[in-house]
Amino acid sequence: MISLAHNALYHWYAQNGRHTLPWRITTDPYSIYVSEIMLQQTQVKTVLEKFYFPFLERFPTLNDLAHADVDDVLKMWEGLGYYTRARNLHAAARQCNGILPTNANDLIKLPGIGQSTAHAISAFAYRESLPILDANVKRILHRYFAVKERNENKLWEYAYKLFDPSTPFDYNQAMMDVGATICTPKKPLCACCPFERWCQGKSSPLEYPMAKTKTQKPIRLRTIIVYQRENSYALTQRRTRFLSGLWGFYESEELADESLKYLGEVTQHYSHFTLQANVYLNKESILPEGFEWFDLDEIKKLSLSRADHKVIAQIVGDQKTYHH
DNA sequence: AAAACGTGGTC
DNA sequence: TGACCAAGTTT
Repeated sequence: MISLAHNALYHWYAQNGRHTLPWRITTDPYSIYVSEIMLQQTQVKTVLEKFYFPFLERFPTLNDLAHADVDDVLKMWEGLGYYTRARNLHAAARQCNGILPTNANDLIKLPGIGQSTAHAISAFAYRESLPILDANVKRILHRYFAVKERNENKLWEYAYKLFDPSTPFDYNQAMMDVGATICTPKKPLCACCPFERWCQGKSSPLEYPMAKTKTQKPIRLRTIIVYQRENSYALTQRRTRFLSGLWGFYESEELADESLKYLGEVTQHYSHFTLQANVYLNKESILPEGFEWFDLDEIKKLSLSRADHKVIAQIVGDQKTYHH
């Protein structure tokens, strides 16, 4: 009986829930919105310790965000990844005219808000009676209903089947807590799970969901050239889909001129490929097309990818070597 | 509709 | 240490 499972869930949640998460305590819809975007494909720890509070301090309201420069938004997002989220958040703030929609049906029209995020914001900020379907809930549903197949649409059906429409806030929060702390991917703690009596997958939880077919990530070999003039370096703002809006050094598929000084290798693992780049220093050349000069202090004000920060580290390291 | 999209945590 | 994974959405 599902209502018994709900009772077990709420009892567990009262004792073991993560009740101090700031976006769970606040009643400000905008803060909840920001948290939901930051938390997409991102662990709670990262958002909590590095990004949530600084972002809200810099952009306290939806209106502040709407009137901000998108480059400043990207700077606050630097290091968080999936930068389209930041640009969509900013674009959405402008579309809203300072007023966040108060239901999922309208929230989902905003860029960067899909069904699960729309339901999450609406359930948490406005108590709208809708289930969410994040990675935590998905894993619980796969196991609870013994479903091996990864099928988004079917999973939504199960999400509604297990949902408790009477208390959407607590239900959704509790589900995420169970998924994050009990029904974990590798070593689920079934003995402590509130759903243990009803879970159809408890005898072999690791079979649910079916393991992904692992295709190995391709390696992209690249050459990065740091153009230097006195204390300044050449950077360009990327307009490609990848890392769009972020600043970076000159990068190409060509081998570097052998006369250039070799600084070292930079490796960066991305979601769908691994970047392996050889980094060179060029002090003789003019500024490449589309690039601008920045000294190290000015670079600090720009938003750079992790890989380009590794290049900076090599430049600084090279300078220290040179001066000794 | 499969692939693109970042980074760090974890074991 | 490398592979998997994380409060998913967009194209």
